[in-house]
Amino acid sequence: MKIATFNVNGIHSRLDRLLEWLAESKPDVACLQELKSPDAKLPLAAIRRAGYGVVAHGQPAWNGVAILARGREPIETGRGLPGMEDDPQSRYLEAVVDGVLVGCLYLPNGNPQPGPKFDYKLQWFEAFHKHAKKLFASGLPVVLAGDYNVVPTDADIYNPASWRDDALLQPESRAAYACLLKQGWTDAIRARHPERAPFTFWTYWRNRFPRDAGLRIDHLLLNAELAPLLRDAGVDRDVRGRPGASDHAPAWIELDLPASSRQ
Amino acid sequence: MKIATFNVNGIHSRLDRLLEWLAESKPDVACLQELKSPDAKLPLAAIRRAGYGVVAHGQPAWNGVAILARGREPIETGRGLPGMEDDPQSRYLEAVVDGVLVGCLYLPNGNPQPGPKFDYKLQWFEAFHKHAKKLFASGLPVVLAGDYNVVPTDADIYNPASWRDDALLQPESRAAYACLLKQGWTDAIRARHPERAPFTFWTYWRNRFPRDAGLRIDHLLLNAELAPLLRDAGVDRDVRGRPGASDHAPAWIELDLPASSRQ
DNA sequence: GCGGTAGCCG
DNA sequence: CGGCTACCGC
Repeated sequence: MKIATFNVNGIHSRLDRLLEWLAESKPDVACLQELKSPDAKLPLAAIRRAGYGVVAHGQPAWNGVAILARGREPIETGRGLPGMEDDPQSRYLEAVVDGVLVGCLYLPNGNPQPGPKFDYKLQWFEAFHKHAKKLFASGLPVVLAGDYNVVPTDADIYNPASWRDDALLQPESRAAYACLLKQGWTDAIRARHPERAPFTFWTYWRNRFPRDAGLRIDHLLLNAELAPLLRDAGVDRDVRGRPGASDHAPAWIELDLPASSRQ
Repeated sequence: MKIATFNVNGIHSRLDRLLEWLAESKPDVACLQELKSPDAKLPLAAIRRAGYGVVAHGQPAWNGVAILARGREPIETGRGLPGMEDDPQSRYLEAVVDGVLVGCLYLPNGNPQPGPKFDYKLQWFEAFHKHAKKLFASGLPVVLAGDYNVVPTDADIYNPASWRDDALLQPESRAAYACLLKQGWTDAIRARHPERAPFTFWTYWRNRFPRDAGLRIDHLLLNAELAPLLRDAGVDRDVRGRPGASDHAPAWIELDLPASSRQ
């Protein structure tokens, strides 16, 4: 079973690239972030035509997450983060696909730092931490996939110095991520690439991608039920280099679970 | 010698399509309207690289006209309409190319009607009328090419009823255009297609172009020196049907004058 | 730099 | 519908 996460940066202007990637990469589950579209305008028909069932949690202009399942209808189990019921931002969606519980998240960026946006990031992280703990202990196979907006260590960025004051590298952000791992979660990309984990995000600024001046901020965390089943993990780096690409590349894992049988 | 007029509807978002059309159609002179760009941002280098000399009269956001000459530098003879010296809108540019005087115009649309915008249209038309009269009598070979924002007759639109209240079809607009022709000018497209003159503009609204629900508002007028040299005239209709097209198609004439020898 | 929004214009 | 101007966000 292949599970991917992809911050599309606008589902409408990225639709062709997304469908192209789905056809090539054929993930059984795809977690999408930054749809930047209200629910009513989501191109669900095109996604279904590509062979994917879909649940989505949109919002006009910003944020927005979705879970796609190849030849399956994802069974929604949560919309919005427990404990943040009055959060107006669409950043969390949860569904079960073939017995695997999939959490799809778009964690707040938190810039500028310090300030209310950074406070919101840490508050969101805290609520997520609580929910993750519950999921970890659930006994279900769980993957938490998405854009965490955290560069876990200095090894996960081309040049920590130039991003020193950014919310993505702050000690508080890194501590919150480390705290999550301490619950027992396995950072799948790091586990498969302990030496040099591939980046997942490169800003649109000139030469950042050709120079591989990237960051690793999109993560797939596996609980104790799934971690032993991790067979492979990677980043579809070439997707980032195409014309009209998102600023993120898809990250994915392969689990030793049968892929969905239909389609 | 081939002379064309093309309302590009934004030179920046249309640059690739424009260069493509120049390479195919190879006009010796191209009059462009609706550049929608300040002078400082005009992509002159790309136009020159395509083998065209250029004079331009830009304006941020709206209007803007240019004259391009293949393998030649157009010699500018006028910028703005005589008698409208304090007009802040860039709608008229004049240049000599290979001995032919070329006036490039973007006549005001005039909607909504009645109102100050329609008054401005008629006022602009009047100043243009005076200038045209002078040019007609000059003894020089003259062509006045551009977007006149006038549908001369009911034969020049797919359905006059649905545009009845539009400034493009008002009796005052049509009278002003007819008055121009009465000076002696030849409407080149109509002269070559007396039975059914091709449309030059189709709104972006769904199905207007596929249904050929168009209007003829882009015209090339020839004075007595040039009219006898008219060999052919037409509209590059296919250009309108391409992805990312302007809402106008280029209109062109062929004159029995030697094409520019260079390039 | 490139997503999204709004309002203005045609 | 799709240019432009702006602004916001990452």
